[in-house]
This record gives sequence, C-alpha cells and structure tokens, in this order.
Amino acid sequence: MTASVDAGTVLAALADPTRREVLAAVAARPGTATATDLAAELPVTRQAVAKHLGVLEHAGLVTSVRHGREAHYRVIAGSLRPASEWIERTEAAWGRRVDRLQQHLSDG
Amino acid sequence: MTASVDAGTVLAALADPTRREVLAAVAARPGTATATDLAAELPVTRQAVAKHLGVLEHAGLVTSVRHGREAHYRVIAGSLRPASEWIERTEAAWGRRVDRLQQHLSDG
DNA sequence: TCGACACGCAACTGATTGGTTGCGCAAACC
DNA sequence: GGTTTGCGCAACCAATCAGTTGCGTGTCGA
Repeated sequence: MTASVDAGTVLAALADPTRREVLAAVAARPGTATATDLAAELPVTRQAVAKHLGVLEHAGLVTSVRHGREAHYRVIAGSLRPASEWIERTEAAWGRRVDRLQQHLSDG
Repeated sequence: MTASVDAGTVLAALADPTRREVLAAVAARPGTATATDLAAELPVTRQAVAKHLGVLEHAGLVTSVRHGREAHYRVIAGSLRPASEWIERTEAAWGRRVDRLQQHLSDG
C-alpha cells in the first residue's frame, strides 16, 4: 500500500497556489474535511475544491473515505517524500557536479 | 544577491517535466551550458529551451553569464532550499495535526 | 568587410487547466 | 413520502503555457 507516487506528479500537484491552500486547509482541520467544509473557508467554489482534492488524491497526498453521502478527506503522512527525495537526489547530483567543476578549475 | 525566491515560484518551475530535464541537463554539463548546447541533446527547439531557462532563472535555480555572443548557464547551488523548506514546514504541520488527531481519538 | 553563428523578441497555435454554472442522483431529515 | 443537503459528472469559458516558426541584431572568424 501507499504505492509511492511519481515525484513529477507530486511536484505538479504542489505547483498551484490554491491547491497548496486546499492541502493546508485539509491538514489544518482536526479530524477530516469535506469539500463543502473547505469551500466555506476558501475563495473558490465547492467544485473547484473538489477538483483540487481529486488532483491531490491522484498525487497520493490525501485520501478520501466515503461516509454516507459525505466524502471525508484526510492528509496522508509522509506522502511528500517523493518530492523531497527528488530534491535531495537533484541537490546531490549538483554537488557532484560542483565538485567536478572545482577540480576542473583548480586543474586548469 | 541570491535573494531567496518564493517557494511557490520554485515549485511551479519544477512542475514541468521538460523543464526538469533542462535543469538536469544544465547540472550534468561540466562547466556551463548554452541554450543551443542543451537543445542538441533535448527533443525541443532552442527557443523552447531558452524559455525554460528563463523560467528557471526567474525561479533562482540557474544563473546566466553573457560571454560575447553566448549566454552561459550554470546551476545555483542550494537554490532548491525554498522548496525543501516548504515541504519540511508542511510535513511538520501535518505532524502536529496527526498528534492532535491521535489525542482526539484516544480522548473520544 | 562579409558571411556564419548565436541569441532575443514577437507572433501564433494547440493543449492544458483553473474556474464557473447547471443538473441529476443518492442519502439524510422531518 | 417529500424536502433538503451533499456530491459527482458534464459542459463550458478564459487564461495560461509549452512549443513552434520567423525575423532582427549583435558578435565571431576568415
């Protein structure tokens, strides 16, 4: 389970400001949150929130549980890992490159 | 100098796959790279690469030095910090939320 | 000096996307 | 049982964006 999602998908999901707000709003709620709840405290409609929640769920950042006629969303702990791992790997690669560059400069 | 850029801008810059490829290609080059260089090893035109480089530069991830008629691009070490910091802060907030949720559940 | 090369700017196109409104359906409530 | 409420789906709109082509300009080398 928690089949870790592609880093690109996570990064793309985090790219939109409103979507980050939705994500933060879900996380800020004690317990769970519905799209209607979140739309009440955000400057967009319920459908817009629902779309963002769909993207976030597809990126593995939130999960939903249908409870009667309500869909309750909750943040998935550790789901940002793919993104942070990508950043770590990238920075590590840059580090190696800088090493080579330093050596290159001190050589020449 | 290196006025640390908004995390949103960095995340948005990292959202596009091709742009990440361009970034990786710049980092992979020993020394510096020009848009023409990068276009030779990527499946897009020079102008597309140039646009991506513009976005990356605006996000503070690369810097360019005009050298005669050539524009040499180079990765800026540590420039991914805003993004990784945002992720850290967000995960920390989730942690606090999970704590509250655990307490809430054990209380109720 | 003249041709070749590298770049930047501008215009245009097609696809994606964030957002809205409207509707239909199922669940909850009286 | 009928009304309300919450959700999902679909259509649609405007804006953004990735990508292209074309062109003008400046710089390098012969």
